[in-house]
Amino acid sequence: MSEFKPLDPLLHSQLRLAVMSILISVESAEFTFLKEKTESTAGNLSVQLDKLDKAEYIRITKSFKGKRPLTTCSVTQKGVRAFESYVENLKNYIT
Amino acid sequence: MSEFKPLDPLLHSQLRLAVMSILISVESAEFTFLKEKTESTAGNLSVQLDKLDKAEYIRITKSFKGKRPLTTCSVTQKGVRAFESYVENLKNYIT
DNA sequence: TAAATAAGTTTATAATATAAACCAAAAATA
DNA sequence: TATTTTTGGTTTATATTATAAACTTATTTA
Repeated sequence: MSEFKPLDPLLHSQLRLAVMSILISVESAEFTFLKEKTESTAGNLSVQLDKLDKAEYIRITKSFKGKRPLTTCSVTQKGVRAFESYVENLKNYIT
Repeated sequence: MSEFKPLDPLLHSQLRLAVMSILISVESAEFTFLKEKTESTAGNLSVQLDKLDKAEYIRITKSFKGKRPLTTCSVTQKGVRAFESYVENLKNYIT
């Protein structure tokens, strides 16, 4: 017991973890909302969202709100599973 | 509530977190023990222990076991406090 | 119409984690 | 006893990352 299983490096990152944490409890969230909630810069957020998207942990939809661009994110099943397993592994480190 | 407080980068690292996790429950541990438990390379472990030492999260004592060098590590109060606060902060990300 | 704001993306940089290479001494072996 | 291997690490090089700065394009606002 108490084995130190590897921590998914995609989730073991402050900003990406915060994003996933939000998305898991929210169905979907806009870029600007995530930016405010996580207090990140747009650039950093953009990069990290891309990584989560490429890993298929989240889905990114681009559309328009009125005339302005709108980036909407939601977590995928794969993302949920990865998050849950990350949390399980992490517990062995912190308890 | 559920604020994303910054995660101490010194602890938000797989290997250093594993080391701290062990040291917190063990009074003191030898280099080789930590190496086996964490399944890390000696080089990586050496570097990470140094960082924890420089931050005064752990104390490193060098001596000899018989004729062989012996590196012994133990956590400091500062380390314990940092770990506890890291865990508290982290909880907001994962629950 | 010029300046400011919104909503991002791209790129540059600095920090990090990690393993490879190295070292010194001791122990095993030929 | 010479030499090879093992032990117990440290130092250095590299590749990856996280992050912010700079940039872009369109839209308001003054």
